[in-house]
Formats: sequence, structure tokens, C-alpha cells
Amino acid sequence: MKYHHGNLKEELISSACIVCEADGHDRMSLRSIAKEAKVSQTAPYRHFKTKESLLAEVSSRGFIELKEILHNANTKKTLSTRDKFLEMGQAYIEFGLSKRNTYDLMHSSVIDKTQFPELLNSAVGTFEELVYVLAQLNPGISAKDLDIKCIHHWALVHGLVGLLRNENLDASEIDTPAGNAMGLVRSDIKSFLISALEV
Amino acid sequence: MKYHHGNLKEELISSACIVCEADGHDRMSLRSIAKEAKVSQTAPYRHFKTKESLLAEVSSRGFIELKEILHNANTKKTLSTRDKFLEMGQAYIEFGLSKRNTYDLMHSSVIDKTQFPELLNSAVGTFEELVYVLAQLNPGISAKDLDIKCIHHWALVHGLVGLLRNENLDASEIDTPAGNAMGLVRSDIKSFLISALEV
DNA sequence: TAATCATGTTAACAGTGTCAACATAGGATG
DNA sequence: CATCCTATGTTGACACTGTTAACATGATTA
Repeated sequence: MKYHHGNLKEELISSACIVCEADGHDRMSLRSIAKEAKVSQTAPYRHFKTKESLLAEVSSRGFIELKEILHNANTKKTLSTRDKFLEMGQAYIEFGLSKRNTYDLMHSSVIDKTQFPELLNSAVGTFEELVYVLAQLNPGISAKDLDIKCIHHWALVHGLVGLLRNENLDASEIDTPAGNAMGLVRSDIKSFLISALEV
Repeated sequence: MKYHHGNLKEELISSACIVCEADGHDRMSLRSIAKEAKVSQTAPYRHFKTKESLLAEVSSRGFIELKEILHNANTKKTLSTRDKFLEMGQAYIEFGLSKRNTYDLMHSSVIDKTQFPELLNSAVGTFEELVYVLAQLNPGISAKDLDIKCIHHWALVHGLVGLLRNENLDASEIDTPAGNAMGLVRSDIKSFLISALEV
């Protein structure tokens, strides 16, 4: 019997990231990821006070990854500022759709962000990436107007991800106006962004 | 011992609606609402195949209520079409913020909408309320452009609700750009909508 | 009246997060 | 080097969950 795994905390987190994305945060059990790490069911409690605090770590890494993705879009040197901005929008939506369950967790109410300062920082950091490019795109804009523009665009892409992800309207075989519209937008996200963001 | 409650199905649903809004759908247990109805823990299974299907009912009622709210905003006779539209936007956001947990459930991935046709209908019905007013507001618009406009505005308010609800950024004592912007928008939603919707 | 069937009950199962009590290994201290 | 401390692991248990199977009852219908 081998005590002292050596790197358990890190392994639990990365394991949790994988399981969360595969199964969804609500179907993920602490016991199953402990078992996956070949460790007893209560071992995680030496590193995380509760299940929620492990999930907070997963969420935090999601925000960090998203921030990196946005930053990459924002620093493609061949692109104009306007195109960088569009690229960011597309990248955000792509993240929301491909890392579906992680994105879900990041905006879930099961984690009280105010109780996890590190997580709050990660989330705020993502927002700042947007502030940066919008400031470039609107030189001379007031701080207040800039803030409001950020919320506007953030809400738009966040909302779109929510609709595209969650509703499944266009995936169902039922033919509905909402479903048709959704399919239309999904098939050409860039065009939608151009018309919606009016840049 | 009294068999045949008489109105159990309806009581379970309305009870579930209350508990869901009070505690959140993920903290709500079938057993506790059965107990509240003074009935055994397995009685609900005579009326609902699974917990998910009871939640689907709760979600469906949420959409129906939201549709009514939007419809009311849309039929205030003293208002111009533009103001009706703004009123709808505000009403939507207000619903999302006040019926926080129900709204959460309505857009949660724990329910597979394609498996509950009635729920899908309710959700689609809500969307159609938006289609209606936007068609009025943009006479002569093509069907495709109308659809896209709907998604655009729906995504915006839905996204805004998500940000205002979930992030808690302005509620935390930490002073952040995102938090400040959020507080700004929250304090005057109507102004935000006017600038964002550009109507 | 008798039979059927919807709707209730109890008992049990496997699974969950979490805690208390115990075990061990490895580093710090004498 | 021997000893103790502490971080990190284990086992066992608790209360709770959704769900199923087997049984009970009472209303409807033949």
C-alpha cells in the first residue's frame, strides 16, 4: 500500500477538468475522480475543503484558458483592430460551444464566486481582455461609455452561446421559427457578428 | 391513513415551482417536495417518470409565465411600438433577475428539451412574442433578416441577464472594472437597452 | 357485486458528499 | 541517529439522494 501519491492535488484538478467537460459538472462525482486517481474516496479532502472548491479550481482554469484564447485572437499581428475584435468574438463563441460543459460550470450558480477570490480574478481577467481591444477600437471614448460597450458586446456573445448551446432548437427535428433562425446564425457566425456588432 | 390525495400532480408541480425558485433546481430534492405534500417519497413516480420530467414541467411554466409577461409589455396600448419593445426588454431582464433560479432551470442543460415537446413549445412560444414586435418595428424586413434580428436581441438580453445574475461582480466588495461596469448597467437598465438596441 | 386499474405505501438498492478516527511516511528537531 | 510532528493517505460510517419492485387501497366500470 503506497501512501503519499506525490502530485495528487494537481492530478485531481486536471482529472476533474476532463471529467467535467466529458460528463458535465452536475454528473461529476468526487468519488469517481478519486477512484480514477487510484486513491481513496476521501483523499481529495486533504486538498479541497469541499467539492465546490475543486469545481472552483476547474472553473478558474476555464477562465484562464478562455483569456488566453482571446488574447491570442487579439494579438494576431496580420489583422486589423477591427478584425482582431471579430476574431475574439468568434473565438469566444467557439470556446463556449466546444467546451460546452466547462463553460456551463464557469457560469453556473453552484459556485459562489465571491467565496473564491482566485476564481473571481480569473473571471475578471477575461473581461479585461475585451476592455483592451475595445479601447483600441474606440479611441477617445470615455471610461463609462467604454465599460458599457464592453458589457454590451460581452452580453451579446455570452447570450448567443447560451442560445446556441442550450436550446437545441435547431437540433430537434421539430421545425420552428426559433430553430430555423438559430441554424441560420450557427452556419455563419462571422456574418452574424458583423451585423450585430456593427463594426 | 388516507389514500388518493386527489390533486397530487398539480400540487407537486406548484410545490416544485416554489422550492425551485427558493433553493435552486440543483438543491431541490424529489423527496423533500413529496414530504411537503404530506405524501410518501415515491408517490411522485405515479405522475412523473423521473425527476427531470417534473423539472421540465417547472421549466415549461417558467416559459409560459415569461411569455405572458412579454405579451403584457407588448400590448400596453398607451405605448409606441418602440417603447413596447423597450418595455419587453426590461420585462425580460426583470424576470431573469427576480425569478433567478427558475430562469436558471429554464436554460439549464439538466433538461433535454428535445425529450419534452411541451417544454419545447413553451420555449418557442416565448421567442415568437419577440418575433411579433420586431416585425412591427421593422416593416418590410425580410424573413431571414427578421430572424437574425430576433436572435441578436434575444441574445443580448439573455446574455445581460446571465452576466448580471451570475457573476456577482458588483456585489463583491472587490473593486474591479467589470464590477463597476456591471453596477453602472444595473442601475439604469433602460438607458443601457436604448444605447445597445439602437432603436 | 365483482373486477380492474389508477394511485398510494413500504422496503430496499446503489450512489452521493462529508466527517471522524486511524495509519503512515518523510522532514524537522533533539 | 532516534524521535516527534505534520502532511497526507485510509477505512468506516452517516444522512441524503433518485429510483425500482412488491404490495395495498379505493374509485370506476363491467
